Amino acid sequence: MNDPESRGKLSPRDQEILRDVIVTYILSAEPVSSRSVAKRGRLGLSAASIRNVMADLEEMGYLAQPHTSAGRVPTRAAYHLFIQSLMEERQLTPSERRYIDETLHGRPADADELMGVTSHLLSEMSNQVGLVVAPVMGETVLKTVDFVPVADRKVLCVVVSTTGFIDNKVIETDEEIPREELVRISNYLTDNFAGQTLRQIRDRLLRTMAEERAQVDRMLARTIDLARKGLEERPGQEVLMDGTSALLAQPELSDIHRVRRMFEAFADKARLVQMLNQCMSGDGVRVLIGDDNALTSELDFSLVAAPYGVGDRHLGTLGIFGPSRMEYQKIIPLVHYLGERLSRALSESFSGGPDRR
Amino acid sequence: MNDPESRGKLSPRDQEILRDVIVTYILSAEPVSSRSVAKRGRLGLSAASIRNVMADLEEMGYLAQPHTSAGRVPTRAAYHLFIQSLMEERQLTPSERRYIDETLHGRPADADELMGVTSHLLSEMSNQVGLVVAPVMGETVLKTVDFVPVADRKVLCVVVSTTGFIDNKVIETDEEIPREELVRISNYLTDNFAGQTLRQIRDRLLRTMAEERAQVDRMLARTIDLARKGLEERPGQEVLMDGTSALLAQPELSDIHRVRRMFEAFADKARLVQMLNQCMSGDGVRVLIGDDNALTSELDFSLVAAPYGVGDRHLGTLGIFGPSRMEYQKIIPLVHYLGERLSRALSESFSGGPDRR
DNA sequence: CCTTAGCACTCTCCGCGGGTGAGTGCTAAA
DNA sequence: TTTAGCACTCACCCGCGGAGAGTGCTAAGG
Repeated sequence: MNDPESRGKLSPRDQEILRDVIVTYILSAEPVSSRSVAKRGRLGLSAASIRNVMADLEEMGYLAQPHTSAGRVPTRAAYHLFIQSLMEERQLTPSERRYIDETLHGRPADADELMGVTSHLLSEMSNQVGLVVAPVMGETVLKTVDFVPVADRKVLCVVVSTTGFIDNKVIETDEEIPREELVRISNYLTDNFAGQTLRQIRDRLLRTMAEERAQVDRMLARTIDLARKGLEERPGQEVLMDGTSALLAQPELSDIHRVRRMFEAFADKARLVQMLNQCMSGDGVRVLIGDDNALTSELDFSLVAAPYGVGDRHLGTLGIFGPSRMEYQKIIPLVHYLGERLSRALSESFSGGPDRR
Repeated sequence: MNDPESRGKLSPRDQEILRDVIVTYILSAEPVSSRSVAKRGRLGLSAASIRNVMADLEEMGYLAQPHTSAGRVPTRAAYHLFIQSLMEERQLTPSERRYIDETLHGRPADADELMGVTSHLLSEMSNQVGLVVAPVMGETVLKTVDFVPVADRKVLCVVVSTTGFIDNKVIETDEEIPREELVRISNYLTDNFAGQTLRQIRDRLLRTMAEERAQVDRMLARTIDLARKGLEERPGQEVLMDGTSALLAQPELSDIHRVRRMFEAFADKARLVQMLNQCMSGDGVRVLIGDDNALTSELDFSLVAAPYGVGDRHLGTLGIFGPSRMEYQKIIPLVHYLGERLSRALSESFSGGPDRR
């Protein structure tokens, strides 16, 4: 709708006014009038002058009017510009930082809990929906495998990754396998395959099985069977969500239909994850503002997301979901810091580890 | 507000009309007029006669008018009566039954999954919110304990109950414990404590520790320490929920405020569980209709719940949450059947079990 | 005595119209 | 280039009145 060509340069004054409009709108959620900008009086200009500038900004595609004789509202382009250059990136305050550090430091017991706490922090400190996408298990690097008998022919397979994620899965075996043999099998797998991703391991096992089908002994057959069942087909990425009820306080969700669509979208985890992972190639924080993506565009909602991982290994994504008029100045540093913090926590607490003998 | 004393006997005709009003209201969600009852013509009466009866029913506290010159709406008392005697309990159709059986039979891999599938079934087949409260781990009977090393001083404690529930918890130890010793400890615990509830075990261990503090050897000390950390303070009951977005389709949730209160209530899991467990002493299906309980009363919502368990051991509760005008004829048998079915699945698949040597 | 037709009455809902106020765009003067 | 002034537009609010649905009551009919 807005032709980027048509956007001329913005004079410093234009920028100042645009910024003021955006900031005001972010706080009020209501169309901003020229008069209110004038009254705030940053520039000592009259409403009429500001009206002129605002008309120009509208022409350039940065502002829009819901209807004639209403104030103006920022467009996507305006938000993008705001984030790029207009906004002064507020750092997290020391106390916010401390709060995060303490919360995350107190209990790094287990990577899953860590991620739960992170999504809660995201939501709590932004009053929006916090999201954390857990790593795909198939891509994680194996540290140990253990098998615990659960019932006659049921075995719990516990996979621990080098990054501290623990995944359990109950598998059914063809016959009952004695406890000692389970121990031998898990020792064998851990010794031979630690350091590889689950996917690699599974592939290698499948190949082995195909090649030596005839001459494998009983124990190796069992091993392959167990490993295949235990390591294959990990469920897709899981997403942790927190703060959906805070979202309902936003004025943009004052009618039911939007709320419904929103919750339906949330229920479709697969698409949510896809959106979160979209363009997560780089390092820093990305912002999707009412993108072509169904979820964000129809509702005028945005997503601020950052990747996390250990070393240069990208494990997952975390972010905040809320109305396009969210407080980017606060939210971007928050997402940024939590992304780093989570990465650090993961690499610190779960480096080193038990060697098996 | 309604004095039960004032309710006289209902003639068969009164009952017939009351039933018709309730059934109609359940389907339409709108006040029922005398004319519409007459037109349906079950009794061949005119609207005027029916008006008389309806006036009586209102006097007796079974019907209410939102305002003069509106149709009538059933009261709580009416729903209670409806469920007790007016309603003809529709059995589940063979195909519904088959659908449940097949869904539940295909994958009883693990008790947690079983419960997830159950809550989904509840929601899917009723178009309401389905709920399942998982058993409190502290009350379950121990079958085996295993310890799996995860990092230097972190151990994953895997508790398997006789009913097939598996609970994991990462615990931090004071010092690194060699793998063989972990095996010895888990063998010791399983051999000595299988068949008792986690709470009993914890108490006994604490007593032991207090008594013999001085003269315990290193290994016993470690055992007690690990067991105490692994078995204590299991988190409260967990509740699985499914179908919240279906709920938003209900006409009673057409304004935001109710939706908000509802989601806030849902977020407060503890109270939700409390409500579900309330008066779950008996065996059958219970129905709470807009009870004094905050959640249901303010919103005109009801809860249909039933316990499940193994043998005579009551493990948890499952149910459906929806508008008071829900289709009890269908929903009560559904909850009933799923309660039984879940109980059966739990006792069947996880009876017997591995003995440890 | 029960049932029903008829009628007046009540109350919600909806559309209409006018008044109000916020906000704009334009023009002309400083 | 800025600003004051003014006409114009449009959403919002409010009150009004008619339409329609539904009731309660009464009186006639089986």
